[in-house]
This record gives sequence, structure tokens and C-alpha cells, in this order.
Amino acid sequence: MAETRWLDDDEQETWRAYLEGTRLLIQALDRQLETDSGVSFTDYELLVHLSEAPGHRLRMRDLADASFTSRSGVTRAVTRLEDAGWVRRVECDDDRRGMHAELTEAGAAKLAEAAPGHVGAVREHMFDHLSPADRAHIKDAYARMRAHLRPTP
Amino acid sequence: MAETRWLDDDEQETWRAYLEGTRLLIQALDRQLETDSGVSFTDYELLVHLSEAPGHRLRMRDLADASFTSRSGVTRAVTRLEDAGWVRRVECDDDRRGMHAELTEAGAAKLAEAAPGHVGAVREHMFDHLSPADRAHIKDAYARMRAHLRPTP
DNA sequence: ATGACATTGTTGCTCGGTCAACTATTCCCG
DNA sequence: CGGGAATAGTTGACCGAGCAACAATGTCAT
Repeated sequence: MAETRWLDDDEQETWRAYLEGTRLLIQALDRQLETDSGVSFTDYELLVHLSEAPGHRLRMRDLADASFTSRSGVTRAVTRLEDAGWVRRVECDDDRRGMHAELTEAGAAKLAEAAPGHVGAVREHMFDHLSPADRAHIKDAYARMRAHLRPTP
Repeated sequence: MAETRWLDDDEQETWRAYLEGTRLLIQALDRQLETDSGVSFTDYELLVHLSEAPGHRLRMRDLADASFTSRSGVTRAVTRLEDAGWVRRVECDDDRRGMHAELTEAGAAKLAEAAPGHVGAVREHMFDHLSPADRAHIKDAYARMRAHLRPTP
């Protein structure tokens, strides 16, 4: 059993600032989207992923991977978005198990409507507080952490 | 209506790396705590807050503030922790509406048992990937964001 | 070709969390 | 002092997400 290397004061402060800042940030973004456009943050992100995909469609599995959630979560989310009219399910013709989630016109419109406010909030609450050096360090550091936590095969 | 200042490529990458890295990190920490000690990350944090409070107790409201969740969330969480035997409710004698959540011996023991593994995971998944400069920038940047999002009166 | 195994998406169950409403208490100002 | 407003904590209704189980389909070695 190795000796535990506890966090020193500086590490503690870093950890707390990061955790709490992140929690507040996500809450703020969620509230902004919900009140200004009637979309949750998670739904917004799903729409973004679809809008960036070729043909505005993605396999359910790929959507789950892209959004870092479970497959069942995506199933329910897509049902929700379908009910709202922003997404439709399209069967896959090369894989009869498969399903595409495809962005509808209404979904694209919703995204276009919601995006400016969201980007504004991201700027106001995050990027406006970052120096270029902050940004560079954050980008590289989290990219490293991401690579460590989800190694690409 | 002001012109929208969209995120440039570098900002996009930063935003994605940060969001995705954070999501993976929290998932990893949650899984580690759950499988190694049978505690969720949120419950673990509540125990930590109590352990750091004078007398190992905190008013429900203060616990809610400290953990950035709603009061009802804390009510249910404390009930959960009480059922596990890690926390007890103690009436407040100077405010008859008030309630303290107080860490029990068993709760302190649970925390002591879970902490090394958790700290190890935080190191492995985060601090081991940060240079001193990374850490300094992250600490200051998120402290600024936090101050902006929850101004202290 | 065929049989074992993997993968896809959905569902039932359950859990944790929020919002709004409620009761009990305290605060504060006329 | 008294009465309206604020605050503390809890609860009910609801929602979103995860896990395990499942049927359907695909893959691959022999």
C-alpha cells in the first residue's frame, strides 16, 4: 500500500476553484439556454453534434460517444427531441439494426436561434475572463487529460 | 441587437477540450469512489464539507451553498447519508427552524477510508498531467470565473 | 454455411436532483 | 408590541440519466 500523497494547499485551491467554477458555469449556461430558448444544455449539445455531422445525421451510437453519455440516454434524448420536432429517426439501410438521428429544418432553426445567446454566455462567463496564456494552458492541459481518460485506439 | 462574436477555432478547441475532459474526469472520479468505497462523488463531497466545518456540523442551508446544489437536494442527500449512518441531524438551539447535519464517527471513518483512493484518482487523472504553469493558470482563471458567477457580498 | 460471439438500439427499474408549494419560525419596521 | 415579509427545511410531482436485460442483426472463424 503506497503512501498517500495528499494535495497541498495550492493543489487544494486549484481543485476547488476548478470544480466550483465549472459547476457554476454549467448551471449558468443551462439556465440561459432554458430561459432564453427553451432548450436544455444537453439537448443543445446534441443538436450541435448533429448539425456538424455530414448530412446532419449521426448513428445513435456515435451520438452517444460524441456526447459522452450512455446509449440509453441518447435513446431517450432523441425521443424527446423528436417529440419537439427538432430531430427525426431515419433507418439505416446498410445496417438493419441501425438508426440515424437526423436534424430537421425546425431543429436547425432552433439551433440558429439559440446559438448567439449561448455563445454570448460562454464568452461572458468564461472567455472574457481568460488571458491568451490562460486559454492556451487550459486547452493543452484538458486535451491531455481527455486523451488520458479516453485513449483513442 | 449586437453582432454575435462567434468562437474562433482555437476557442472552440479549448471549449471542447475543457468540457469533454471535465466530463470524463468527473465520470472517472465517480466510478472510482463508487466501486472502491461505495460512495457517490456528491456524497463524498458532502462528507468532506462536514469534516472541514467546526464541530463537524453545518446548517442545511450552508451545506447547500457549499455544495452548489438546491436545499431540497441537500435534504434528500442528508436523509440518504443518515440512513447510511454517516451523518445525523441535530436541532439548532438558537433557531428552532434550523437543522445541523453532523458527521458521525462512522461517517468520519468512511471518509478516511475513501479519501486516499479518491486523492489518488484526482492525481492520476488531473494533477499528473498539469505543469506548474498549467496549474497556476487554471487556479487563477477558474477563481476569477467563480468570483464572477457568484460574487461574494 | 453455420454456430458462437459481438454490437445496436430500446425498455424497465431505480436513483438522484430540481421546482413549486407548504409549514414553522424569525426578522424588521411602523 | 404587532403584523407583513423573509427564511429554514421538508415534501410531492416530475424529469433526466444510468444499469442490466432483451431481441434483432451483424461478424467471423472454422
